[in-house]
Amino acid sequence: MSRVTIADVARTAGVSKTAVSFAFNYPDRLGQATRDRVLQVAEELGYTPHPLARALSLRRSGAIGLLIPQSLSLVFGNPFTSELIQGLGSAFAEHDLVLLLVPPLAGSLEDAVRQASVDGFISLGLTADDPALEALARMGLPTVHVDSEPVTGAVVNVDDRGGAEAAARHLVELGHRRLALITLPPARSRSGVTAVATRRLAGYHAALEGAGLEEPLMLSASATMPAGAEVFRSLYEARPRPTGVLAMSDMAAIGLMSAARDAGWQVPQELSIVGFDDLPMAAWTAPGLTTVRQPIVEKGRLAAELVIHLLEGRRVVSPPPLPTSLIVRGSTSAPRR
Amino acid sequence: MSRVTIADVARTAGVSKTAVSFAFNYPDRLGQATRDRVLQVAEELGYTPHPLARALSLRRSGAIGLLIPQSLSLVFGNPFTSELIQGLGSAFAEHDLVLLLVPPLAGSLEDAVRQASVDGFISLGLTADDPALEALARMGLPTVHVDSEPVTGAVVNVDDRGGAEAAARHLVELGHRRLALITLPPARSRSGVTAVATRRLAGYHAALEGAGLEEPLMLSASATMPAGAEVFRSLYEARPRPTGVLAMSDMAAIGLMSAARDAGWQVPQELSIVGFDDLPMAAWTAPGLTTVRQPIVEKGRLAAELVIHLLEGRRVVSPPPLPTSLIVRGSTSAPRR
DNA sequence: TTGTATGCGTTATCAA
DNA sequence: TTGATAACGCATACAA
Repeated sequence: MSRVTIADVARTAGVSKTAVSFAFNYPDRLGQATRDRVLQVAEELGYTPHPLARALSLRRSGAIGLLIPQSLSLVFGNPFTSELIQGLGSAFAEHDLVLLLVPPLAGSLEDAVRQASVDGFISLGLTADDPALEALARMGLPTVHVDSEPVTGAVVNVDDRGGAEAAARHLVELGHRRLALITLPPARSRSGVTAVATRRLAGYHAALEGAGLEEPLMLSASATMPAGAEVFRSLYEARPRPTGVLAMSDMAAIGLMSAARDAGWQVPQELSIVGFDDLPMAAWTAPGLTTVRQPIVEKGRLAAELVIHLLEGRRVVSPPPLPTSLIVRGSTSAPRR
Repeated sequence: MSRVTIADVARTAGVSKTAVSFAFNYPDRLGQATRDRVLQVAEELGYTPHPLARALSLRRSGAIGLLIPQSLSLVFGNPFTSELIQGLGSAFAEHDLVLLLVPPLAGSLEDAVRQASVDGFISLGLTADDPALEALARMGLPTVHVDSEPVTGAVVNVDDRGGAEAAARHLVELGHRRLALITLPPARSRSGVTAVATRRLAGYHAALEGAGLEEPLMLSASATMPAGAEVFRSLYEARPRPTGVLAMSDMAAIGLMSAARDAGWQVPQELSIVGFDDLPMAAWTAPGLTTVRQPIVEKGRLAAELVIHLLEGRRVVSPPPLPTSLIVRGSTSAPRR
């Protein structure tokens, strides 16, 4: 155990606790002799300042909490999360900050928020009515919301609507008339549909209505390959069969593509598929996945920079949505007639 | 700010701090009336117990540190990390534990260890001479080492050697005579070659020597696709050209495969490639990647369970290495003659 | 059932 | 240059 405390060192070295503290934090403010003696004793006793006590006294822990709406198992099944963390990490590293992953505690994200010893929070995909927001406000800590609605405070988003619209227009222009949409399910049971899903849906619909298409088949799948594969069944049974699918995540799109090919369907000839995210692996599937690129790493980096600004006491305004763009690969083509 | 403290609530409610504390932590030990009043006042004032102060007093923070040998940007570029976290997360969720990602602070993992307010550590890929081990020992916290050498304490490993040997034997049996090995570079600058790399190398060599093959071409690449692609150049210039490659990571293998195909090489006809890990995406490349499967999620889960056991004061012995197995896919075949 | 007093291990203010 | 001592905010023996 970390039993040896600053008092032990002070007593053994025959100095006050202040002197020991200075020896570690302000070496210059101590005489050469006493400093050396203190450090010597500390070394011998194997003393290490207690991080928690230090944090309480300094009123900062050096950690930022990443609020994760679901279980780690689920969320880290989507490479999106890794990409985001890469962005966060690049900014945090420059400020000696460390990242605390905070998933719901026994199903409650509010409880998790209250437990977390951090200097600030970055939330992910919260809706405006999420009870975690109330808990966050109570904590009174700098907070940045990613993929959320314009709640009070700093929000970082991408142009979900524009990206979705471009994706839908792409299929329309290829000649597809009967489409299916794979939406994202609500991330947290109590809350309704995600802000991100709402915006993308609006984008899809704008393009479809503009082209006078019939109502698309509405499906739902979380951002995992199994969920995407699962959706294939509904697609298989649908009459008339959609010739194109717009998915709100690359993972679901890839899972679906896999299931379709396993069932003997030709992609894209019999089924065109468009994803969302442009994860690195989207370029690696066979065929490559046509998808909407969003700058995930940049989004993470931006969110991290904002929370750091807040930490430094600066005022922060929510930046405009980051741009999205359609990346056309092999998974889309004109429908076979 | 979280300005309102337990004392404020106590004063406003006209009770002692103890009563307030009880109202939150031991509601039963308080009279109905006072409890309600305290909670009422707490609500009105927007009181939330300070997690840090609480942790200091309870002597536990509810967080476990994951010691990451390199930057988050680098480590999360490898899906291996996501898989591991999925395993850790499934165990931690059951114990209301939260995960702190601890990369080196200004290049020093030791400093990062000293700063981390956690109840225990899980380390990743540390060598026996890593200075972080000393810092860890000083902290006196429960610690489990993953992918390490049998240092003192609990260690979780997989059968690296057996897996590597199976991979090499596979190529030998296909008729390859001239091979290249892509090893993992040392994760931390000061330390030598990783324990994992050493064990896998031993496995490769055992199979090659058993077959009387000449010395393989030795290359090195971190577990990223760009690093793997980079390695292709050396391969391209080598004379005689290797017909098969054994990589210590799927990511490097896939990066290499990509570069080779971009250069017009046929995989596997002109170059057979074997990876290591069996990441989900290994099944998604074209052709599929032959690789050594290791149970990453289980490894994470096991490490988490061990550190939880230590936390609970139980004695723990290092489990035997988890099994590995060769998964043959399309990226290997007999060499073209 | 409720309150007093002390401990948790630091840092920091203010004197000396 | 060094040392008492008071925060930091909460939990908890022990007492009432």
